[in-house]
Amino acid sequence: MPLAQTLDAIAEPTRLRILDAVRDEERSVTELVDLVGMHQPGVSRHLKVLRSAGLVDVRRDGQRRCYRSRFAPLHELDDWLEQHRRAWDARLDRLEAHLDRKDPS
Amino acid sequence: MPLAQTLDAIAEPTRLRILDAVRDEERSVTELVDLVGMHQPGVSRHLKVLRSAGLVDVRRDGQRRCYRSRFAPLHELDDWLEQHRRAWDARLDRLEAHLDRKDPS
DNA sequence: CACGTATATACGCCAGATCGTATGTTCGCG
DNA sequence: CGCGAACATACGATCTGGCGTATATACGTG
Repeated sequence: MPLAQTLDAIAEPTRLRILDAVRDEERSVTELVDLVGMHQPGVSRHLKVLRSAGLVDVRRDGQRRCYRSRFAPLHELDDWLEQHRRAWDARLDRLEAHLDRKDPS
Repeated sequence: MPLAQTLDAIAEPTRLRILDAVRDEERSVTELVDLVGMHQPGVSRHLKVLRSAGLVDVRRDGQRRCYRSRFAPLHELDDWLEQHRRAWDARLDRLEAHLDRKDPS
């Protein structure tokens, strides 16, 4: 699951809402339709994108499909974020060192 | 800077490359043009989107504009990720408790 | 098997995003 | 002031993505 695919999937507002909705508990397609206020085929298409990105899992329950979030792709996003966090911290450290040099307290 | 705007900005592959390029050091537009292999106006447009999302900062240096990344919007993304991480951890804990109940070691 | 329910797929449409080209605008320099 | 360099903006063409409607598929129930 490349990072680009993950970002593309969650950048769509409705998909982000769906992903948040299945974060804590699994939901059927019909429940998600009610939640996001869109027509069923649209929700199914968004779910397909989320599934392709590995962001959700499906479980068959009779004629319903219960969706639930997966964390694996978000872990790569977390790694990417970590690199930026580090870069930012390093910049703060350099700034601090610079200030210490000019005004050693 | 709403989360949606941040995601929309970094979901575009070229913008993600640009943001990574200005993560550790500042870069002029011309440098970025060489890096991403696109025509200058395109890079400027992407930079405008990143700037609107607060993901980059500009510094004038003569006739050049030096861009550098900012972390603030990514912090909100980090918060969002944290919620999903928590939900996932909670699920693991419940699974563990369930296994312990069936097979107490 | 017939029928309703739940979900997925096919299709056409349209708004928005991206790109390249052309054109401003600002700055440094002679 | 005139000219080139660096960058931004305007514009038109093209393509993609999301939407709704219509239809197919799978399942449960009688």
